[in-house]
Amino acid sequence: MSSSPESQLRDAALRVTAGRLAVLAAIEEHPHSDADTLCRIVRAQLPGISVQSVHNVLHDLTNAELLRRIEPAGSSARYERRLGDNHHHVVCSVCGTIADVDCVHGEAPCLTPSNTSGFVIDTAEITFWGVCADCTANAGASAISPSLAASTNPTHSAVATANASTSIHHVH
Amino acid sequence: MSSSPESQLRDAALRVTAGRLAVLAAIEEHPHSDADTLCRIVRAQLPGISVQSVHNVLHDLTNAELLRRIEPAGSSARYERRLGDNHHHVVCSVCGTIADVDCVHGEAPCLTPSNTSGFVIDTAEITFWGVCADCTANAGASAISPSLAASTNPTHSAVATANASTSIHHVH
DNA sequence: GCCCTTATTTTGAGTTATTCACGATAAGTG
DNA sequence: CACTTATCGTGAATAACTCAAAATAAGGGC
Repeated sequence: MSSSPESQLRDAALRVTAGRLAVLAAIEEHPHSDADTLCRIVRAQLPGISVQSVHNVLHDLTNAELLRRIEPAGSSARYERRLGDNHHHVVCSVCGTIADVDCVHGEAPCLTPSNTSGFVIDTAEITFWGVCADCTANAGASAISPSLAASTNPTHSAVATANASTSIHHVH
Repeated sequence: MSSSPESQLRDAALRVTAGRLAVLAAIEEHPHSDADTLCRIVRAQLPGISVQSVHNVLHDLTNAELLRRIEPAGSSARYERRLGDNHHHVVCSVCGTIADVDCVHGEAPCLTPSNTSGFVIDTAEITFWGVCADCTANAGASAISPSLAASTNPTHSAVATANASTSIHHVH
């Protein structure tokens, strides 16, 4: 099942090109990277590749379901190899680092909303927000997300978001 | 507790201005709107308000926790009045419309990830993806999100994302 | 009510992360 | 090997904001 990148591309009716292989390899090694980072990594092997080509590749591979695109609030799009498993993500609200969360307890009930306003629901996506080990060690920086991208702007009121409680809050 | 917009602003140490009141009112009437839409609504009352002012206001009110900012993949930021309750969102993958989901069953266990990679977890956020009633009625359009913004580009392979299964899939 | 301090707003430019177009190039097919 | 057409590169365009600094206007004090 886990065939070579080449055959995965062929199976998806995509041509096998150096760029695509390099991008796939880069994501394999550095999961959850954004397009810019991937471009820099790929250029180590393929110096001439353009930023747009990387975007094209990411777009095509995402469409072909060889990659999954994740877009946490406050960051640019990140990519990961699509594994068939069920996993979610934890995003560091300080530095934006993303890690996989294998699964959650009580999974099935989680995905049963009580009131769907007439929507036909297809998928459920869970994102955890927290602080990664490195940032916990360094302490004291400013949050990048749940909604407020570190107001460094002196003109606008900056409300401290510091209190990192240990208990998990349900996000409204 | 549900005091007037004026006193909510004052309590947050923010000055009461026409722009802020208008934005609050607009969001009250049109929840889950983006900055651009809100700007257009507000201009019905306050023709001269600038786009940047609307952004300022949204930023300040979000910081003050009078608003909540939500950023579903594939859309620009949306805003809603912050109600103290626990609710999540359903996003229509065709038109981007957002609706509230009051709560999910088995809430507490959902928020207990099995493996946090050293993160200190703070909050959990659940987003459901599906098709809204209107789009279900109209049928056949192309998906705007989980990751693929309707590739209308003829150059790039467009894989059909159509199959709207009725069962809920866990999103990897 | 008027003055003063300073939070907001406006104006205008700058950024970031992408997408669009299209000629040049190179996979894969016969 | 020739040929068709998917892919790449170049360059421009866009969306959605953010940043900066001068102009304006809340709200407190007199």
